[in-house]
Amino acid sequence: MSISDRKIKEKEALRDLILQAARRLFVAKGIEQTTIRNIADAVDYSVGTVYVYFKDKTDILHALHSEGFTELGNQFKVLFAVADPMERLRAMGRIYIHFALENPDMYDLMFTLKAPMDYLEDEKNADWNEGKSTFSALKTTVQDCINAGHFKNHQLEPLSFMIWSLVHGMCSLHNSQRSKGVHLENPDSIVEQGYAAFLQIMETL
Amino acid sequence: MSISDRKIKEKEALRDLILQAARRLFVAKGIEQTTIRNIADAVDYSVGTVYVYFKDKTDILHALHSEGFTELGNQFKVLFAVADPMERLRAMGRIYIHFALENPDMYDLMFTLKAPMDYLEDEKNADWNEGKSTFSALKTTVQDCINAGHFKNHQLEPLSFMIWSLVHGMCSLHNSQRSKGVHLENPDSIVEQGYAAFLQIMETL
DNA sequence: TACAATTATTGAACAACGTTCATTATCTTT
DNA sequence: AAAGATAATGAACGTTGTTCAATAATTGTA
Repeated sequence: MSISDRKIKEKEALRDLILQAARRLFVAKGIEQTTIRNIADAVDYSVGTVYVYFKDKTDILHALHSEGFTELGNQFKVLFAVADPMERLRAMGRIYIHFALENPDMYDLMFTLKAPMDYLEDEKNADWNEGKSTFSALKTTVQDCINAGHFKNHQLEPLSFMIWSLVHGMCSLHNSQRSKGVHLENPDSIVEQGYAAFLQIMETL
Repeated sequence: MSISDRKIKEKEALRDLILQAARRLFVAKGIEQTTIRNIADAVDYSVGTVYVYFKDKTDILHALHSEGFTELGNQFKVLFAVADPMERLRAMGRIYIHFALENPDMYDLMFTLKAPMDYLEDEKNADWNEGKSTFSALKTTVQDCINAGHFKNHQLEPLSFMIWSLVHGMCSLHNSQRSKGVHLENPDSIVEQGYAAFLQIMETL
């Protein structure tokens, strides 16, 4: 079966080639400004070929969205080395923020844009497993903090959602240019300062 | 000058007619699915007429974005009657969340979508005054809380941004369908529960 | 009132978009 | 070498935002 195996590899390779070209274009000129024809040109294939490997544009968007979660998950792996649960929680936020600010288009795909969710609704895969398992990772860490005596009188689920929302909210406002009006005395970015304010509060809980 | 006055009124009336038709369509079938032709049809004018009153689609989007801020500002007016600054801050959050969840398209326009910001960049008006003054209202309330002895050892600007981010983050995740994976024991919406968790923390500061 | 000047409205036309699919080219098997 | 299967193509379709010469309606002037 080595021939048909090779064919499968080649198909996957071309699919990935298209995907990475799409990603480069998204980063370079924005998701809305990137067309299927652009992507096809970038890989020197025709428009039709793109549609052989992806059913439509939301398919591409969803595939990149998933890739983003894989990368974020990889960055989270260093957290296994952090023994203290509170420090692990703090570091998790730092990694999340860093990822969001360094990869604003990916972040948009993962947590804001409708397209990847539309793709899920069409398929009967249904569930947003990427998001769920990322949220689970947060919850596990928060639970570890609770077990270590922190966050007394707080419930795991609402508290975890609150923390996620806080960090997401800062990144979202920043990436959508909504934090420009926030005035700074400090040269640090407003997101860093906001996160510092949050950490200061967390100390006391 | 009563004739030219009337003409001006009529022009403004038609502009507003177009705007409200656009808004109805946005709410009914989504912003992306609404075309200029749809809007023109809804008001029984031609496509060309829409372009007499608005330079392009981002102009319409920006105008509705501003309208949203006016409405949110109106809802905030009841806060003047709340004497206790902490209770005023809590109520402000409740109103913000209620507005975001009841008007998800407007909220998107105001705090997420790129189009209204693109419009600002093209014009030399430049500044996002709507957002700035809304953030100022928050800061004023937070400052009142500080003056009343709360939030010791916190800086006004980062703390206010943190609070805004938290509330925005919850609304954003909810409206973009990202909070579906969050499991609930409580029948209240996850946004309500997350906000409750935040209020519980704020009590202690 | 009649006619010119100004202002408002129109919709066909354009370029670019996502998407489809009959046709063509390329490989695989016999 | 021919037949069969798979992959790649790009012209064509329907829609989109946008423009602008042509037309209609209104206002000002005599």
